[in-house]
Amino acid sequence: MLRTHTCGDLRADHLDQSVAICGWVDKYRDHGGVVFVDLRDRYGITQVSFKLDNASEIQQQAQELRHEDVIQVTGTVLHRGEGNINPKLDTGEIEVLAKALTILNKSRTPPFEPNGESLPNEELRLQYRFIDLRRRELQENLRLRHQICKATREYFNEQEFLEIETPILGRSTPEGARDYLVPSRVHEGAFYALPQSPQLFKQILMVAGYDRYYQIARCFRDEDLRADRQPEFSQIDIEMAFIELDDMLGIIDGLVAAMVKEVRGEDVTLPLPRYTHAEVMEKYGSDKPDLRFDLPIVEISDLVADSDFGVFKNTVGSGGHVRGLCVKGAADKYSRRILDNDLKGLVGEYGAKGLAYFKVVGGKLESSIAKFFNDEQQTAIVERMQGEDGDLLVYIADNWKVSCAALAALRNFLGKDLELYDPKSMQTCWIVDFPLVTRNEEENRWDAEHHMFCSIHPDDVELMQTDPGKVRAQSYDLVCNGYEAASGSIRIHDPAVQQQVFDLLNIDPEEAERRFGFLLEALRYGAPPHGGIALGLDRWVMLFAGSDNIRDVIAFPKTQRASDLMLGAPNEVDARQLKDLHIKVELPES
RNA sequence: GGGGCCGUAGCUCAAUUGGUUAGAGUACCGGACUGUCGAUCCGGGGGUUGCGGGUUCAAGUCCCGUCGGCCUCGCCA
Repeated sequence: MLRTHTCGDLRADHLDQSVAICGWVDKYRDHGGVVFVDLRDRYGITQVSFKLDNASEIQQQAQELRHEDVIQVTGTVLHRGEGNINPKLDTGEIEVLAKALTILNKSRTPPFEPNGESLPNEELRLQYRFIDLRRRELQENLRLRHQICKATREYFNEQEFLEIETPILGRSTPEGARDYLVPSRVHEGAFYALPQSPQLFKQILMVAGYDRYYQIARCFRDEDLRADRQPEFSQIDIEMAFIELDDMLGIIDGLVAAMVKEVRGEDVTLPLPRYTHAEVMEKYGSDKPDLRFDLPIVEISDLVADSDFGVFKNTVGSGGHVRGLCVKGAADKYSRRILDNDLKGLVGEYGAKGLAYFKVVGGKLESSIAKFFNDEQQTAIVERMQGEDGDLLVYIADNWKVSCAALAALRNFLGKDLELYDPKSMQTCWIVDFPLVTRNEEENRWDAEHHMFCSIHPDDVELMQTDPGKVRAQSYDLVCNGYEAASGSIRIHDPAVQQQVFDLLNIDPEEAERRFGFLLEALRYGAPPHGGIALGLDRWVMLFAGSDNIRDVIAFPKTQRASDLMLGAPNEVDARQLKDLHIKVELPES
């Protein structure tokens, strides 16, 4: 071993011991006769001192040290003496007086310092990811990620789950997200697809009798990226047989509690709260509400249907909704310019044509449009909103979908901007009773809300024939701080029911057989009742880390355009390789 | 596919709204210094303002295109 201790180990009880430590030169302070080096590894920072009167040769060597050099130091642990203790370091009470110095590897001048005052731009950080990953924050995040994986494995292992791997090279099923394709050399002109999730395999494992399965699975989706979305990501994938919805939720409640206990040492109150889809859409406009703050949506359509304000009146008249938020004490928080430009622009991104707003003054409304509402209407609105003087009332008048999307976005903005919650807190809940299908008006058909293997709520079987849009699915999402943190369902295990759903989705038996024949075939050979769920690992690490960017919790993430700046991927390949694969590249003319 | 923000020294930023030789901090190089911990002090080198056009007497600044990064709508069963 090149070292006896790490840079985070040494304390006052190691005094006078002879030690060897290794690490990167984080900082150096050359005083001529004495040189101080802050030596860093992932465990911490320890100060090393090199003195002229102690060993002139290594003191001179030490003067040559620069940022990010990798060195080994042997020496003696000394107390720094009163007045020289550095309270900012865990090891701040001691230092290592160097007796020997080995430069294990001289570093080029780094493009940035991992613990510098300001963070360089993301492009540079991704290009030099090996330096960025030396930053304390990223090292903490990856440790957190490990802890969560560890807690997950321990939790499932204790309960007789089997960790089973499923293939990365699979079959393309042109459903949902775009697939990443991998050409086959042996099968000319044919392609594998990388899995969007192990969904079909895990259901087949249930048919095969492995009734408790889990896997930390890598998934791939060739869609556009977001701050919380990468083209390849990891999910904690679970499937169980002989269970019902409540069992599944209970198991995952336990997992969440185990993760929180492992990471934060806190106890979570179980069961986690459950809300129905209809409930949260009405109250928060979103199926993934941020429950760290309240700020509910309130509908006033009935109160303004007869008002003189055309926008409200016409919206209600044509079946739309007038809904809004009462922002406590915020009447003077936002200028007219911000309301009319920034906030209107924000809701505009979600299709809202405008944003109406009032201040509550003396129990009445005040704004440029207040004159369109009579005293009675104004009083009724203030009362419905539970408004008090100094509150800001904001409204969206639009169809249900737009009003939900716009108000949800507005609510999230206000929650963050007005600091309505503790950013470190976590509020987790279940959303249940999703609709089985949603209407796709453009294509004039029903689309699966979750996926087409999702079973039907037992109370709604009759509705399949009469009113499919009202049928609830046995599906469930776990939502944390406004993120979809897990999603799953009880599956269909009866081929006849599966056909019923295919019929509704307008997928004829032949097409179904062609696309999912292997699953349908499996269901015919003794499929047990089963269900499952998948938790987005990256998002959970993000949530625990308090970060709002998924790149901060992935060791080697990709950019917004899905490239790896360190590797230079994706890249063009040799003509030879393409020839082997019978692939001809034809670029669009520019 | 659409919208928005950004790109100036190795890095983080500035440049009085189009006007002299593009500055500062830090990093880097040289020197001084035996108790610092954002060390300090003295000196030095470092720029095709992402790239390509255009407007203008004059462009880091304005216009068009392009490349790259970030955010976002659509998309993500």
